[in-house]
Amino acid sequence: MADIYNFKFIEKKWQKYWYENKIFHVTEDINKKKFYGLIEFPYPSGVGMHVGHIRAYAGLEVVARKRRLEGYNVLFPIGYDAFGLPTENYAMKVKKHPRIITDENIRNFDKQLRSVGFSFDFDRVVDTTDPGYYHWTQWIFLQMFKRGLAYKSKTMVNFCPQCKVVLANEESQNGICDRCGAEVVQKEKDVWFLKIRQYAERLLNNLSSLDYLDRIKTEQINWIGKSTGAEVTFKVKSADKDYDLVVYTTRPDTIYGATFLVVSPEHPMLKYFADDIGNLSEIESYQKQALLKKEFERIQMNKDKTGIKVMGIDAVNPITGKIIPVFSADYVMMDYGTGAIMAVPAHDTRDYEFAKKFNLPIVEVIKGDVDISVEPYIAKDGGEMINSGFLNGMSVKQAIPAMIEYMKKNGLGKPKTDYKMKDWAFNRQRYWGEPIPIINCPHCGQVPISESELPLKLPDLADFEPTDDATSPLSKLTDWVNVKCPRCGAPAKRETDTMPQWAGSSWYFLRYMSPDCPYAPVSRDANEYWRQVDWYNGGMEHVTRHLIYSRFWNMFLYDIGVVKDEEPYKKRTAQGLILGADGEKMSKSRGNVINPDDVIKEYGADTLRTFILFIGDYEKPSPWSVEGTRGCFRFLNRVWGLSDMIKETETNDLNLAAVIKKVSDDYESAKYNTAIAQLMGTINVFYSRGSVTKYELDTFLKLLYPVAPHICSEMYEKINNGAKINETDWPTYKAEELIENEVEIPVQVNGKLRGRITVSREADQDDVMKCVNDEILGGKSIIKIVYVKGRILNIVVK
RNA sequence: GCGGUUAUGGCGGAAUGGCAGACGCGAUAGACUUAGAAUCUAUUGAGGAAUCGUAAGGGUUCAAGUCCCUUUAACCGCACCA
Repeated sequence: MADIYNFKFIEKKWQKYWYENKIFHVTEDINKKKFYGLIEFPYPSGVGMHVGHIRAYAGLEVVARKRRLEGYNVLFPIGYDAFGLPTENYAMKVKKHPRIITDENIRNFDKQLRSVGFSFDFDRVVDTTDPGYYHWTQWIFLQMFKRGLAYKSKTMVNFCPQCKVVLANEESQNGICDRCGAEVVQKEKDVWFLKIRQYAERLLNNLSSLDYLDRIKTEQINWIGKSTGAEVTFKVKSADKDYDLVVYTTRPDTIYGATFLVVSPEHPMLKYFADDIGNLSEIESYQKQALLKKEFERIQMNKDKTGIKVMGIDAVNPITGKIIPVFSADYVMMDYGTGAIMAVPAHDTRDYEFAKKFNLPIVEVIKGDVDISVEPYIAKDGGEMINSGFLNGMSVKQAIPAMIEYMKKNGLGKPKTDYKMKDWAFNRQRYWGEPIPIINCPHCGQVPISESELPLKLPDLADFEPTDDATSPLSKLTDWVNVKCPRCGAPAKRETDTMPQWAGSSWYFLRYMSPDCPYAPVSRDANEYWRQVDWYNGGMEHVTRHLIYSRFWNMFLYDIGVVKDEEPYKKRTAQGLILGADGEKMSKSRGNVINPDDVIKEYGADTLRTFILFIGDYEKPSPWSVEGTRGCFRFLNRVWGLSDMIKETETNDLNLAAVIKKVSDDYESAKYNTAIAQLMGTINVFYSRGSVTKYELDTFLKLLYPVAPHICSEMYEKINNGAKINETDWPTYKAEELIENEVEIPVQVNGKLRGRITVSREADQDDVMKCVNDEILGGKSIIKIVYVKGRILNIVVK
């Protein structure tokens, strides 16, 4: 061999060539077909890039490089989702400004990304913490505010009494504060919300026309959580007052079995009847208890129902006219449905448990195949209505619409659709986020700042520790906070909360189209050209929140005429996790973390890229393997050796067209592992033959180029007098080249393999049977012959 | 609890209902070498064999890892959602 595979030299050389010449920089070109490939931009954390990032990017990297050779104008951008808590916490720890830390981290990520040789367009980088970017994050928020889609409302938040800070759900796992370990309590607070529920139906319906993996669609459907049922009004009475209590139910058919009502501890009806409730102090202390309950406790309470009877008031079942008691219990949530339910213990597990515990009547209204004295009958697809007046004899399917119809006619209730998805809580009491561009005026309420004042820059702050009273650190900047109301001129205060991390990532894919556009989030021309993201890849952990939030923002921007497509992403895939060599999730504490820099140092970026794609099914989790990495390094060394084996010989040991087809198809369907396996099999043919033709090698290098671009660029240049592989075309083949004239087909007897015969592709059953000798049949007589042309012959004998 | 995904050699993993185990790793033997590493060549599911083998049990089919039913285990998501 002429020289060894010097990956260090090669990789440096080609990275320099790509990035200095801006080979992957793209500009809009009406004459070229476009392809927009998007990967989830990273959070630039201090620990740098993880092998998981590389797997997430490597998939579309292959597609992007392939598309360029196919003649597409490819937008394959990268950016940084850089606002967020870890940076802020780290900044407090090391007493540096988050801006400085963010810049350091981005520089580090940029270096790492280039060391892997990714073909991103580094001239379109967006950074969500750049005022030029969050200008438009704030602008979009203002548009939502102006259209009534952003509102402030009181709600319960997780509060750490020790740190005196509001925590996100992720920071208060199991009711314990992430920062200090104290117990978290619930506290009422003013919170900004975005009305994403208003978009629930569209977000749900559009899914059917999108090319997302089924498991992604399923998660989104569950997250949106549509349910259809009815709102039914129950009259609740005390000695001298009435209240129309509206309950939500998906089972109006069971109303004859509603033997009591349950309202959540926070339900406003309890306040309304305060003077009439006999056991008010008990009710109030139960309410307090429920509030203090931490999330995890509520979950544990799952089996053990608590609650309290509300004395002094009664309800009337509107259908049966019977008087039924009212309870307050924390198994009914204030934020779902109406915060009140009609309890049908015979046909609902929770109501059943509650009824058993409080000795309440259980009235069976659907005759099913269970003993109601032992367990509830909850199936919707069987049984027959009983004890239910005009519903008797109907199936559940018939009874639901019949009862809704009856309620509508008699003014007792109406059909109602509900969603589990809640409105999006859109603020944090943190420094390192986009300031919310609103001024709170004592006279005018919330007043948006003028768009001409955008971006509302995050002011410099020396001390960004949270304050004692659970307000944002920004509230300490009185000069900044105290302003005049833009509407009435009275003294007013700026909103000091910032936006959540999800904000910046909800529209970044649009900014890539025109990263410097000064007059809009995205320029019209650029949006007109790039349109939807053709293929978006990322992690399963983001397919609910981030994916739904960004679909919502894009849909809003579509509604107000900013973008041309209602849906942002045509296609969405998700890569599997890379696990440690021990099969467990990589984590510092387990000590099984693989640092990509180390792998690049030892084997090179091409080996890292090849192995990360070869490791297993792209969409499933796979454990890391040091030996596997070496195997890919060996493979690339064998590729390197091919340049000394070029010889023009006539051969029939390889169908190159079939290789081109297999590899091309596999890249398109994200089956990178089998594509690489195919290339390994191909190189094994070259080696056992001892030679490769020039055409075979050129083709082979082009097929491998998207996976291992450095080595392929180098070898292609060497054997083609300096020509650049990135300026060539993707290999093609003619359909007839795939057809083999002779095929080997297996011969089975009674389904068991007994031999093989080689026949012409067009051979019919008689031709094939001529090749079958008695030995194979074992002297038995033939009952049936199944012959699938070109595939298999199965003979049934007796 | 509900929803989803998965289960194939010693390991990672391949298989439009049609030859189970492609490809890689590891292992064994040999070649080269003073020696090792690297590299190359051969073998490598189990079993003496007939045969048996895709989590377990049933079924459909000429033919099942693949389709249907029952069960088990692991992982992910949601979770008292009315």
